[in-house]
Amino acid sequence: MELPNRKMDILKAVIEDYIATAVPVGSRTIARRYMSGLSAATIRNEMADLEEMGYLIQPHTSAGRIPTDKAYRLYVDRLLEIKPLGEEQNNAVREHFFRHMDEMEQVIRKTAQIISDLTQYTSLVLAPQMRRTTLRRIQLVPINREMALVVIVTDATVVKDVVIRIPEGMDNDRLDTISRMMTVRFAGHSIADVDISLMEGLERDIQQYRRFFTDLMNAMGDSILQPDWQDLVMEGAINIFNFPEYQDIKRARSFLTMLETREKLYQMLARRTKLETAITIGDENEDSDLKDCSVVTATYRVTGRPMGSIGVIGPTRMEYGHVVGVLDLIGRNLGELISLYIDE
Amino acid sequence: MELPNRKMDILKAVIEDYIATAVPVGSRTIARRYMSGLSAATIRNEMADLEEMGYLIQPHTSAGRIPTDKAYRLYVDRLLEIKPLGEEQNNAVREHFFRHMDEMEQVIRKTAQIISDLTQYTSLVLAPQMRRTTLRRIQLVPINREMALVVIVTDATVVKDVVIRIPEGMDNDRLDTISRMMTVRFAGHSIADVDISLMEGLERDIQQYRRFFTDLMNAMGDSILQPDWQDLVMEGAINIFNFPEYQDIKRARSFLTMLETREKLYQMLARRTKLETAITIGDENEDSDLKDCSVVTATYRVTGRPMGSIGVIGPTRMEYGHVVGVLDLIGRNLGELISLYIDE
DNA sequence: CGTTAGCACTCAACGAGACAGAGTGCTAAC
DNA sequence: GTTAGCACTCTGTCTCGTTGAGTGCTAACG
Repeated sequence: MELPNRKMDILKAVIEDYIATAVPVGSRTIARRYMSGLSAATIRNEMADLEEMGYLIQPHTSAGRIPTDKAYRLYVDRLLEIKPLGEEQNNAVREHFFRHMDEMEQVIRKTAQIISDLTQYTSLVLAPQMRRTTLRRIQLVPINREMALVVIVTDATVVKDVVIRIPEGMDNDRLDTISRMMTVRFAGHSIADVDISLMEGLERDIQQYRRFFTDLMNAMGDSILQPDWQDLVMEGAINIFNFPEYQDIKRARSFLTMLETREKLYQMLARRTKLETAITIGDENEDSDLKDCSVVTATYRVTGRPMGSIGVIGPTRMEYGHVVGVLDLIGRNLGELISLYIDE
Repeated sequence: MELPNRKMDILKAVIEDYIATAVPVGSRTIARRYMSGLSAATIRNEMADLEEMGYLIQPHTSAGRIPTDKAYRLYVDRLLEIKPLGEEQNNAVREHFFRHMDEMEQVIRKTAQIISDLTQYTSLVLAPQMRRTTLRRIQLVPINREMALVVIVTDATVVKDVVIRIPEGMDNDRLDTISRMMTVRFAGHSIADVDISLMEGLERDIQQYRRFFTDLMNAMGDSILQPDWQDLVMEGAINIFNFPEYQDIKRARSFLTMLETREKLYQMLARRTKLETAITIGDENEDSDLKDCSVVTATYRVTGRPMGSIGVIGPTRMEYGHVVGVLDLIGRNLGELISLYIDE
């Protein structure tokens, strides 16, 4: 199953030429531009072999060849050279990152923008996953006589707030007391552990406000644990118009429609949060809508733990080396920035 | 400048047929489908007049006619019949609205979805404008030793939070005291009034933490008063592909690109918040990117005061009557829902 | 035996020309 | 004032030939 060197070189040349031009590449082009030692006829023979082996196909007779998903897979596994970014781009990224970034939401959005700027593909950024954080503090802030805001502070400073109805006659001091009490009880626990059982031993209060506390637990659990696809940010969707293979209105449309079902994208990214970098090419994607796209994702880590994913989505003809380089750089910066929010 | 009745009828027929079909409409069509008493030739003469008057144009000789922006303007001003929604749709809307809507952000997003579902155009929803609300409470919630979260509660329950750096050695009790103090000082004021001058008379504290307080004011001012285009939610952008006039890839692209510059859209909606309903057609739009689109917006009111806008954006060939009906219904429901968050 | 030159063949892309269909403007008659 | 008739114009579509890129095959070469 090992490919001879020369075939490998030719395949690489075809792939890279096709990535650069989106035009089926013929034997002449390869002979002239990449393998000057050989004639077109020789390349032709090799290409016929590669076609038989499933690495290349012809869109029609008498056209050049284009790589198959299988070829991209081989390319990514064996031939890929990760392209680190230049010094000045590196600095530009850091500049962007450590200026004007106070709110987490803004950080996420800006990150997505930078990725799509640098790669020219559609970027995806998954905000830090709450279920991986631990609680630090809970504060009930009264809004009016009937409602309060539950502010949840975690060790990643990712704050969520939920509105909750409060029982009649509960005053501000009481809310404060409850806040303090809950903070003591919950601090250090994972958010996934939040449960009424943690309230054991506070029988007096629970008796009186049992209903309120269960509401509270549910609200916290719901709003934070639920697959929350608002945590997914996307930028540069319309970059797709830059690619000749999406000049066809039907393809462009189906691509953009696919992007609109954010639940699926969210789940894809969430599932990949453990993987360092993951590349899926065309048919390898579980979702059939993605079958002529490639997805590249990377994890970012906060104080060592994987907290979320970043990624791009684009045509299978993707500049994998460059994308992996960008995601690597951005992932490290993002992790670092979020870590700044944390002290421990 | 008054149009004779028959011309008016013909113009109306042309507009409505064109809105329905997107195909230039000829004299035969009108004679057959709308004005059975007259022959095509007569209609032709009238249409020639209407063309001369600037209400119709021919895309080319020997094509039918299409309405100009001026015609749509006349139509909207004089001929428009607002189409109220049917009973069951009305109920469906209320159903949607008063189920599963706890968080403001969710309300806004869902509203946008409903509008784009009902109209099949791209919807825009502007969240309640902070600068129109008054402050109710301010609470500083410590996050870690260096930072705190400023939670701002307004009378529209629209809560914003900002992260701020706190001076060394400031403990939780102190933050609580400051929160209480600021609440007393600021409650009832418009958020636009927040200023260090409101802190007069607290010289002791200010002396000690002057820097902190100015930071705090700035942070609040910045994050809330700034044209915050995150308050703008959009749904159904890809609906544009449903319209034959956007089958052309270049037009579709430029439309979607225009939607991506959210600042402009934000400002357009913000500017219209005072107007009950506003319709701008084609060239009437200030932004040249919108020159072959129409924008319809409506205000929603919370306890009587206009708080934000909702709207749709689509081709000038828009079903104005239907859109106005939908926006009216949704606007009232949205206002009502938000009012529920308020007690006074 | 691998490599190369030559050649016939295939197919998409492009442009020209023909044609049908829709719609108009004009004129003359009702 | 309205209508029928007719010549005219323009678009969209279809067909057909041409061009050019690229292939596969065969035979010759080192």
